[in-house]
Amino acid sequence: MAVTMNDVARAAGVSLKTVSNVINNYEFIRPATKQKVLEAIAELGYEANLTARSLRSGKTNMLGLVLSDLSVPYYAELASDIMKAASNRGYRVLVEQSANQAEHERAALQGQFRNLTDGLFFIPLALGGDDIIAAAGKKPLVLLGEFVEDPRLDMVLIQNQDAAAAVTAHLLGSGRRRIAVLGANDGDTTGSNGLRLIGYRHALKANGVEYDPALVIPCGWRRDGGAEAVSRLLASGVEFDAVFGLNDVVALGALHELLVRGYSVPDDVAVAGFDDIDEARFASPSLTTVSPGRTEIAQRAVDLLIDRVEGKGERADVEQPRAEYALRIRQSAP
Amino acid sequence: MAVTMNDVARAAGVSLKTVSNVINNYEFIRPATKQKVLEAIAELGYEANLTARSLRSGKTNMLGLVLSDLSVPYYAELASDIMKAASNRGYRVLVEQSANQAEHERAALQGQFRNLTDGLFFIPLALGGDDIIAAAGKKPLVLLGEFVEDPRLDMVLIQNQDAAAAVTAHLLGSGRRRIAVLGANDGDTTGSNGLRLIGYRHALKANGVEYDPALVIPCGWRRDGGAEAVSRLLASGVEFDAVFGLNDVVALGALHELLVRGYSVPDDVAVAGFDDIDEARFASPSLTTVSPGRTEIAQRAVDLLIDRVEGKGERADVEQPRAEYALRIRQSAP
DNA sequence: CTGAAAGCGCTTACAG
DNA sequence: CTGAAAGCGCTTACAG
Repeated sequence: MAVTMNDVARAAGVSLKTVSNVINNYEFIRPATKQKVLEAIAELGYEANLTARSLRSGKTNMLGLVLSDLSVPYYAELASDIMKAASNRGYRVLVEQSANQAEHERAALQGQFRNLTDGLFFIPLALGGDDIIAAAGKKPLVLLGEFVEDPRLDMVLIQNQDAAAAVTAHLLGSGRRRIAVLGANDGDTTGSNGLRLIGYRHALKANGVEYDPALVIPCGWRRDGGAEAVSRLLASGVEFDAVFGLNDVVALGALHELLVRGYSVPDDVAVAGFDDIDEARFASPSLTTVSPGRTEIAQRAVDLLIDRVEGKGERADVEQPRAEYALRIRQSAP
Repeated sequence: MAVTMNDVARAAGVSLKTVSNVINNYEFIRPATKQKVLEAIAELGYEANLTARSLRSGKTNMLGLVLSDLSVPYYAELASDIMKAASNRGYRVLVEQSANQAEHERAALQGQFRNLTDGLFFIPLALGGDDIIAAAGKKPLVLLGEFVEDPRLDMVLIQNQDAAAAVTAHLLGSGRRRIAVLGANDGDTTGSNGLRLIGYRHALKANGVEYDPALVIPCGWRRDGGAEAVSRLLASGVEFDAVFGLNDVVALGALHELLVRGYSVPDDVAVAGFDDIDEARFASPSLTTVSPGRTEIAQRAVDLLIDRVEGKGERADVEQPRAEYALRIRQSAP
């Protein structure tokens, strides 16, 4: 049916191996031979069968990306960046949505998804370091952003703690004293969640402001979570003059709810987020937030994972680089 | 290295074919035999090698999805829905970003991306019907949303024209008479672009309002495009009392710019969009828009494409179903 | 520098 | 209902 390497070999009057050599840029080929083969390829419109190549070579040239859900803006933007960076190095990216379920995450670390890919980017939300190591096979794995404290795993880190402290310090610097934190859930102390909360507390302490648990409101990291958290906060009667959403969509949901209820932002309440998604710049008022260095994270993760897959690059046994963060001061908290 | 079917066959004391039969749910297997094989599979932790299966069967169980960029919220949400629907039917989705480039779109329709997938979802932005038919191979192809007028191609349609007319009629019904359209570009009359503009004109005509080309502002379908379009509109001195962004991000960019400049929405200017992305509900003010039926589009497209791939289902030669749209009236244009 | 052969792990006719 | 054999289209030692 399709044109195969055999057809090319016949047309060029050489052996299969020679065609393979040309395709794989083997160095020592007589120029005339190479020329003949390339002409036959062009004439026949030959394209390598990637499946056959994969079966034989054991490499698929695909990388897996396990994340919660593509409809979350931060993940969509990160996925887009990763796909572009991977494409520049000749790899495709196969995305798997985990819906934050431990079983889905575990399935993606092993099983068929793993077999289809040469290496994995993983944004763990349900699984911890031990779980990950237990579930993951021998193929390269790079964790992204969501911090899992484990010295055995490659990961590209967001400076969750310092960046959250910077946002909090900025709010304090503008005179706010009662800063509610939205999206700080359960007892987590290692996930983004917990680390950002720690950053918040450090900044309070450094500025001599007392920590008040009544200002810490758990909620899902979605728009409606942020909106609902504000409602609960208002219903509680606790006073506050600023809101720090632990990610942008929470902050944007909170912002929406505050405006709906007639509060002025930033006059009555300042609002800040975390992630610097595209939308943050165009919210009304635009959202003060912190950029975790998404594009840098994507680029570093891609380079690290592909170097691992190819066994190239001068790499330490385990690498855990941190991306640079940057405060983005906008209207919602000037 | 990994456990193969041969290992399973040996452990179960049967032939390779019998193992294959069990795995592929061949009907006529003696229960005892099946039992033995299943036990061997469980004991050895056997997992099929999908690459080998693909090479032999010619099927990859992957579907391609070609879209402009995952960082665009509507596409990210659509991709998420498609991946979920496909997963329910046992297929994975490989996403390819075209960056709106004709050459990228063409490459995705043929070449290696095509070889890796059994069928393709394609949101064409640069290529027309003839181009698509010329470039696409014989594998099934389903176009999504962005209308390409061509009776030869399967597609799941957004009711661009009627939905745009409904939004416009809603604005007219609330007393607006000078409705600016943002994002209406070049002479396009078949893309979403052109069709939405036609819907707008129809609604004006049906309501006896004259069409004024000075109210039609071209811009990129991004947030900054919408913001900039509003700036140009204001600079032109043309009067307007409403803005219809041809998609939500354009409308949200416009909304932002209007508020920045001190206009009150909806009092001074009403704003409406198209897409009903998640963000529309939580914008401030929340955005009036039209839902094109994203989840329905995803489900229908997945069912159609997989039926084509599997040669099953009672299907017409060409199908072009239209998804139901629904007006979402919110604060920005009550 | 190039060739002939083996084999990656499956599925698929073909028998029986 | 099950088996033995061929073969999908490549790459990879192994020769020469």
